[in-house]
Amino acid sequence: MTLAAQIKLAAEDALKHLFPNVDLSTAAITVNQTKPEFKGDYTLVLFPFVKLLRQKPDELGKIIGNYLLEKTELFSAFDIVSGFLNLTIRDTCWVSFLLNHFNDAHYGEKSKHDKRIMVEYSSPNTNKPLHFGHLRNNFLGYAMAEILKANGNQVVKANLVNDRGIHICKSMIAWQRYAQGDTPARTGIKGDHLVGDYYVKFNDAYKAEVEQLVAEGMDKDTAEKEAPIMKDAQDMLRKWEMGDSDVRSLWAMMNGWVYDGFDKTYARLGIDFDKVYHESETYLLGKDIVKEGLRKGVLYQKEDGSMWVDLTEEGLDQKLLLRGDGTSVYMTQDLGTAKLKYNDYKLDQSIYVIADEQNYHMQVLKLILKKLGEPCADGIYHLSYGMVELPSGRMKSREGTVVDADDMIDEMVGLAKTQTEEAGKTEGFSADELSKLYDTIGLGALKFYLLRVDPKKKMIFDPKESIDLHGFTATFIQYAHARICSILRKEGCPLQPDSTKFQSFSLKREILPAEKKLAHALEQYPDVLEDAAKEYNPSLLCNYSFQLAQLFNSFYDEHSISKAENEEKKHLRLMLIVMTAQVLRHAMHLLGIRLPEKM
RNA sequence: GGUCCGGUAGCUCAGUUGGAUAGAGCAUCAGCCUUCUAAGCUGAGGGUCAUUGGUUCGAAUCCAAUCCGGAUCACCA
Repeated sequence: MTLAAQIKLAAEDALKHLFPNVDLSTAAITVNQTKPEFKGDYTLVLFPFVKLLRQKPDELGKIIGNYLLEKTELFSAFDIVSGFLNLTIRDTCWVSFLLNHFNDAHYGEKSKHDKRIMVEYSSPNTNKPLHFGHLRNNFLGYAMAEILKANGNQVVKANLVNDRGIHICKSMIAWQRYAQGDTPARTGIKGDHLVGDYYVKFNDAYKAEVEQLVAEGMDKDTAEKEAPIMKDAQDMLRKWEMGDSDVRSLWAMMNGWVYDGFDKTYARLGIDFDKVYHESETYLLGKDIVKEGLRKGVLYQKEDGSMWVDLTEEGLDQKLLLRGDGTSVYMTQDLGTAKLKYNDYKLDQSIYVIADEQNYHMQVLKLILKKLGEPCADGIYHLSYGMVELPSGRMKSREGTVVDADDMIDEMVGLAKTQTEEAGKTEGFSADELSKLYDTIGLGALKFYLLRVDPKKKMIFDPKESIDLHGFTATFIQYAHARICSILRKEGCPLQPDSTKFQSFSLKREILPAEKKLAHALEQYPDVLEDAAKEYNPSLLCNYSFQLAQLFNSFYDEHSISKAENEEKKHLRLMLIVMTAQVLRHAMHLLGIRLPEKM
């Protein structure tokens, strides 16, 4: 249990004993961290009790403070400042905390339990390579899955690949028409990029055909429907659905190229999955659920045979679920897939990492499943995140304004290289070590940049301004870690020492403010990790880790570890920095960010 | 028009069951390397927390209204 939680309990106990006749259940007990300008470590707010107990804040504080000092082992002093009871934690508490946890590689984690959670993320289309916006999705999903795991859940990382549909046929048609048999192997172009190039080519050709038809006197709407290349694509989609073997083998070949490309990108990013679903295998699902809903009378049918759900009572609209000809729409297959996932893994919760443009869709999805009485409905949670935009607006692959993910990675790794070289920090590294280091720094910076803000906020990225490696960045945290490792190397202290390493430690002198601040921050990590899961927000780990690194840097500047005043101080500080490095590594690991031992 | 999300320093953002004088980073300015890695540290300036009202001991935080920005409301995916 964290100190804050212990203090809360102690305060509750104190109030119960001191005022047995007063019901204080309505008055919330708030324990905060004491502001730095006041003496103390934790603060109990007295105002809520003042009225109920008809006591002056100062007197009440004195009574509670004295009780806590006497009855618990937690505090060494207290101080009352205008309605706030500031409590000072006993130095020995900090020391026993450090002794208990300094080498615990799983510090902050919760013990395993049975809750099964699926996190679906990435979910790319197989007609183009990943862009910068997809990176936010991938990093968020991966981090969220890892955070939930660390909180004891059984987690399935899932990827639902959008591998069929008209957009896929567009790339295929353009390739047939223009590629003259080019392949990734022959051109040396990464498979997803090659296919993406033909998707762009389709749109160029389509645009030209529409213009030509308009020039010949056709109106624009008709021209957009009549353009031969578009008709070809639609024709191809029909053939695909009928299982035409030529179309299917072209489709399999081109998707194969894309998967090769994606695999490389995923490997580079350190992104992985436990289960991959393909829409080509799930797009027919959901029809049964809809028909069943009609039988139950939850849905209704129009004269043309189409099936609908009426959500006007919920403040939403009517939604089509099955066309008159019996074919499904997007929502239909999502209903089916939700049920499929649930049945595959007996999920307690199913998290969808999807951009906020689909908020409405996800709201409707959950609502329909609920109306249909499907048990998977309650567990559905949409982890909605804001889109990444350029200063000029949204990225559009058709207009070629996208920032490509592979390019972005290369750029960041390149930036890491130049900055390392400029700082003259390449000595003592082999070429292999250097290239690994640049990956660590470049990818770390990229991940941190996309994870450090609240997911639901949209972000604007200006490609002209490179991502910073100073300040609130992964680099800052990596640097603090490398500094700690450097000290430990010189001291002959392992990164994860044996638990007996500081067995003989006993505290004789007062803990100094900078030392206490670090211990204080370390003590709060379990709460932060729990909050990140509860709020589905990895950025909390970014904020916390940055603060911890900042505290370490100040500490490092103020006190020497190697040349500490005496052995006692040296041991105390070694414990502090060993644990700081440990917690930083743990938090960053959950985000997929590596921390180097040298940089 | 309906629903949802956002508006905090010049810029990017923290601020989570309502708590003390609203905090970081970047940028600007002034200091700090003979001493464990200066990718760092210390300090300064910079605020009508979109606006107005309400709730109360106390509001950036809760409520109401208004303004601004965005998303969405397809027999598209």
